Amino acid sequence: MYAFVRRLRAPLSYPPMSDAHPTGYDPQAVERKWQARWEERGTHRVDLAGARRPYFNLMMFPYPSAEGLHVGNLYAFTGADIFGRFQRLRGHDVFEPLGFDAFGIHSENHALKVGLHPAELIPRNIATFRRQLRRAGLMVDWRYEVQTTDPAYYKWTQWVFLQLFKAGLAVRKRAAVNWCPACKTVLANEQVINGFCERHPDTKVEQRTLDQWFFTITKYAAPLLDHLAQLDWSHSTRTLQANWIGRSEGAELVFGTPGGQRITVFTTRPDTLFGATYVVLAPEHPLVDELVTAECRADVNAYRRRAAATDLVTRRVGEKEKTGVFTGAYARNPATGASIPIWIADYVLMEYGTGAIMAVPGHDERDFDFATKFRLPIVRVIAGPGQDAATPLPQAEPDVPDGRLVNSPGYDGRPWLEAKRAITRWLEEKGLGKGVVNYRLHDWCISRQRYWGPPIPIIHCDACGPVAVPEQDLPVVLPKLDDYRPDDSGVSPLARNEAWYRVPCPKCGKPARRETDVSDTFLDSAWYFLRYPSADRADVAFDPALTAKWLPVTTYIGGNEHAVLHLMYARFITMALKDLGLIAFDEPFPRFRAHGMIVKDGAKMSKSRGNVVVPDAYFDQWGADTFRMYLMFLGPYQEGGDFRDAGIVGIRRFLDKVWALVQKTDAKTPRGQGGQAEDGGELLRHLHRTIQRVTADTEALAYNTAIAAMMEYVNALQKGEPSRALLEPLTVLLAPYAPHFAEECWERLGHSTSVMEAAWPAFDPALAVVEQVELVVQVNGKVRARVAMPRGTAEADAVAAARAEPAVAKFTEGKPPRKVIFVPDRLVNLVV
RNA sequence: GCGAAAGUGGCGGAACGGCAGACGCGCGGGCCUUAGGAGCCCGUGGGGCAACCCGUGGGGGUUCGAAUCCCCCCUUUCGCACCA
Repeated sequence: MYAFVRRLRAPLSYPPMSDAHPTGYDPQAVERKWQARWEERGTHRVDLAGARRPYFNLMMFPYPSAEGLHVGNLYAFTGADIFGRFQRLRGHDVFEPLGFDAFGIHSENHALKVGLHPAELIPRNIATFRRQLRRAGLMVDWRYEVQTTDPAYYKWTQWVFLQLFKAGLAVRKRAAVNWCPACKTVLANEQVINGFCERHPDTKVEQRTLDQWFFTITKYAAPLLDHLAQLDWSHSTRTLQANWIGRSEGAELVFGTPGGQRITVFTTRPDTLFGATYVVLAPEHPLVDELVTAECRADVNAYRRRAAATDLVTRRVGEKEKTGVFTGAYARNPATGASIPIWIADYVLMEYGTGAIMAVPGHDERDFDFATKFRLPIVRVIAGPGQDAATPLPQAEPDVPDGRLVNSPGYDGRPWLEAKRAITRWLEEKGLGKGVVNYRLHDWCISRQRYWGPPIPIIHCDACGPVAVPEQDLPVVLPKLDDYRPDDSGVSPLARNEAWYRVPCPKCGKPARRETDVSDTFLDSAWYFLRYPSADRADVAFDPALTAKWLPVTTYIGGNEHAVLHLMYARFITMALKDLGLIAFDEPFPRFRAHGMIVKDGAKMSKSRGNVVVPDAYFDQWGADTFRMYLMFLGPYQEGGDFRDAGIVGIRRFLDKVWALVQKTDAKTPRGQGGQAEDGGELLRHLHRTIQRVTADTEALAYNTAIAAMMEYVNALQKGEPSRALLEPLTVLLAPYAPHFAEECWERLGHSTSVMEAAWPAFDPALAVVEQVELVVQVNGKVRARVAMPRGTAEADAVAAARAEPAVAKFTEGKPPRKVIFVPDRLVNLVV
């Protein structure tokens, strides 16, 4: 019966400790003991004001969901914590704070679903998270915890908004927005996935036009892009941001009309101007009304209505079949002087460039499709080698290698790149164009027509317009509403609470109303790193002296899923605050590393997929230390991987071996005699090699290979005779990875202070090298033998030894080699 | 379509242009045991009795030497996607 029960538990089970080892490493007891000690001794506290070598080790704070922490979160925090502990052991004063990002639609939707008010639900979720995080053994100084939902925090989020508002960086714009009928709120473009809501994969997003608050992040597009080159960031993250900002260089050219209108188009290819056979305006373009002729008006209006009804997203990513209608009007091509038709089509987007294009069907695929469908003329203006002005164009040729202009009087024969500059200059002189740079980045819409967020601190007055809430009146507290459900009126639930929103205007005192929208969650997290060192301060958002001392963040570790939103918004806010003179630096994260993602069976963990793995059972079964190390051993930290629990026992065996070595040594060798290793030879050399490897690998976040190096060393120790001198440095190397375990070993080795007070061991380069090397002997590049030689053997000796090998002689047949390649201490290659 | 990254044993993964498969799991054999489910030892890419031969997605190339560098192709993951 008992045996049967055990077999059922087999995949996760590990036999009772007493059975495994007489010495018995009991992770639960060790972890309980050290967590209590850390608390009591304040081991993880840092003296912010007195620190001599400040190191701000930042990790992305969690968004506490109801399910609690999953192994993906834990993976992120463990990797960052190892790095922080490593830096501390290397002598830095490491500040490793953590907090909770708990406003927003996720939380609110969940609260609605379970029928509990977010103000009650969120604290519970946070409590669960905090408990799990503490159990993981993170070196967090919880005195500086922040919660974005705390009025003491969001008071300053509102303050940040006001600083931007006063600087003219927060503006109100009427804009078409993505509307999710299920969330009943607007979504950022980034929250729309292929036309569907990121939270409701079955709900198509629609278009609505609302007055919204925007941060004009586009004003910072150039520095946001340009600084990237100087930042020490994971390559992938940098690339994602650069693509998102999407700089493109081109020109704005003016196409005049007989009616005197000037249509400005944006193009990256002014060199193809002679091939522009028609002009296309976005359906929303302001000139459409003026241009359209009486005969065409009905068709044009019908088309515009249809375009307006289609949601933004379908219009962008829906079927690519081109549609459009002729306006009846014509414009003059400034190069050819030809009169060309003006169309409207929804493939031209109002929000990019000027909302108007010159169509060059010969050299642009979209224009080609359109021209083909509507039988508009297609002209070749670029020809490559072997082509000429008359070579047919069965399809668009956007990139013609070594192309030169044709059908372009005055420019024929010129290489296209040169012509691009020449034509732009020519039109500039005529006042019909100028070179411009465009960005794909859009302004950041921060309005949310929802409840669970910080109210935007603005009061609308009929006489004064939008007025900032005076700073001394902050925070604008989010009132506790029993009915906080969104409705499809397009306004926030706060707008149903008249007692709350009716206030006098701070400027003129007349009756006015509060802004009832709340701000985007990304605003909460766009400045939280500034708050941490001052988290205990009620008088300022961030203390100038502490900020100067601790910021910018020394190292930021987080997920690439935030590469374009959170990281860009945080950079923008930082630049804005710098320009306002509130901080002295313009980049918050000079060094950023993206960790990989932990997936389950190849899919991202999510509740909807039902593949979320929670750490609790693993903590119970194996202990936090084993689980931490196991996650890190799964593969390269910066690549992530698929979670499976087969193999976790390998880590446990490793810790058991170390435990046994510590017991054995402590019983045998006298305390206080760390000094000379008993084996001054190979084991000591192995130790120094291990220190070298673990140091380099930990620094590089190559945790999997650092663990492998420690395993190799422990395997070697097991075969030899352990001593304090051989074990104490190992314990310190292990401390970032298995902190509770290392503390216990450290204590058992006779220390009364925390292992975190120890110094990271140094290695002697002379000892870290192997003195007896195995030289590979190749004949014609094929390995034929290996010879053991002392390190530093000269070429002549090595070659002689190599040739003496029978396996080598056989292939050289005794003839002298034609050529010898010698790589010191590595290989000899004889070419015969 | 564009951009980025990656394809290595049964599995996760190692490998400054220089011994492919470190380390771990799993598996096989042995020791110890009443027992093995713990521990310890040995073995473990494929083929061959052997000498050896073949092996890092596929095909070319550079090199004395390529998993690694270059070109083409295939596959996977991620991001963007009518951005003029």
